[in-house]
Amino acid sequence: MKEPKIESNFKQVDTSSLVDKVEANLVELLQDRKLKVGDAIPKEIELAGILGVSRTVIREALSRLRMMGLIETKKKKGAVITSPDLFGIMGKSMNPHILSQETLKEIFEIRLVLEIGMSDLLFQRITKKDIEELKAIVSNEPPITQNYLFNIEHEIAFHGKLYEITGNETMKKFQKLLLPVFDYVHNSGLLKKQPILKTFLSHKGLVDILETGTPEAFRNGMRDHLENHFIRLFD
Amino acid sequence: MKEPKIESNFKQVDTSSLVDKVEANLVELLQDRKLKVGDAIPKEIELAGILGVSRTVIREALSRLRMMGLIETKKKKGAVITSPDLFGIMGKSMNPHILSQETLKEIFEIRLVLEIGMSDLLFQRITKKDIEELKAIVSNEPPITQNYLFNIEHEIAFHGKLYEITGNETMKKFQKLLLPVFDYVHNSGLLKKQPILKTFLSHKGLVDILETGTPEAFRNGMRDHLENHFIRLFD
DNA sequence: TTTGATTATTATGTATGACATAATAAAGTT
DNA sequence: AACTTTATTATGTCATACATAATAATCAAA
Repeated sequence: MKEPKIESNFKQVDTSSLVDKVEANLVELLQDRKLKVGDAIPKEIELAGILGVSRTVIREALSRLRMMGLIETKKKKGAVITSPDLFGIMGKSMNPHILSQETLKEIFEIRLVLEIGMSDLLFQRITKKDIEELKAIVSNEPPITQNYLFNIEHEIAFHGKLYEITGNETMKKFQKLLLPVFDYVHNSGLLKKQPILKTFLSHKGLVDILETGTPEAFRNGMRDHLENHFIRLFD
Repeated sequence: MKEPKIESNFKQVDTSSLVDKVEANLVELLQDRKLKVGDAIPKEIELAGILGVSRTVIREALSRLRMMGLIETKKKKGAVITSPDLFGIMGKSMNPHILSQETLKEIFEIRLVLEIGMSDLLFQRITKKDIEELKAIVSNEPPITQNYLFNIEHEIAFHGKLYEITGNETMKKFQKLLLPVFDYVHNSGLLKKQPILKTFLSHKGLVDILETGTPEAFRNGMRDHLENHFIRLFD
């Protein structure tokens, strides 16, 4: 290269604090050494000695791990490794007011993707009891109205039940996390104005498919059901 | 109720530390008061005064917020609210060795759900250039073999490109996060033993659909393509 | 000898004070 | 007006002390 970029002569300056470094260090420790859940890690003072920093720094780093659910600490016993709740932490940063508009829109998209794609899980795991519950939910279905808000609780009940049927707890937690975002995106003028509602497949129609149809049919049905959302996204 | 549960007379004992409480307090502050990105929060000493705890506790709580990406701090300036990277944190706890087997399996399922459900996003946003790139990728497609490992890099290239085409950065980050889990789940004996591979729709077939087909056809195609994974899951 | 109570001991949790460091503002000099 | 020097401020780090809870060790009593 004749004309090397000046930037290439610079290394990115490391602006991270000691706590950041220690945290990274500890996370790495957990990941590399194949430590099992329940294994203990060194005491704070030992760590301070090993890493050559004060106990204050160690404590701040451990505090972060604790919050992430990577460790639990008890007095006198010290810290042991735990199996983290993947989405527990995320809930704290899932704040519609703070997330960027782009991210909010993308989260909204993910919901649609999940609900269309979950079809096979549904058919694999749905029980007669589930069907009955779904029927009960749709029996109270309010009339289709221009105003989404009238339906919102009903929407949550129905779609939430679907996530439940998948039997996938992780996905369900994810959905619960996203709920406030859906609300927010709907109500804020983030998406194009709500177009005139065309007829779409009702919840009842979806239940029928679940009862007598195929995964393939359900995917298409759900896609149709969500048509209005897609229109607003793509415009 | 004639026989009230004894438990109902007890309130859950609060075992949370001061740091936990302060953290919750601050998170709530950010969510309730509709503070915008860039807004400043009180100085550490002020917070210590307001909340009646030591600066040590305040600092540990702030350290957590900082790690979550909720705030950024600079010397002399203090802390300002920032827009967090939802999955940045999750990466640290995404450790296959530590996550429970059940969670790992569920994450694996979510991948399948996403890739089937993303069809409409793909068709909406795919470009000619994308098609060319996909074709280039599949042109190097190794022969179908019993051993998944031979194909793994190719798998990642192809499916990763699909996530990219969706244009959904959040989903893409999510996928990147999940990659090590896919690997792990595949290789650990977590799923039923790999069954005899039946013929399934190839990557090339999927590209054909993307070029000339419909979202509906792609969903079914992808479902077929992933058949082996589904078999291993459901069995 | 086992049981129960008492007393260390240990490691985390919290508080306080000190100083380093970086960013900014203020004051002073040419 | 432009530059330099000097405060000032708030975070980052360290050291120390003590509170608190959990465990271990010791001892007393039946």
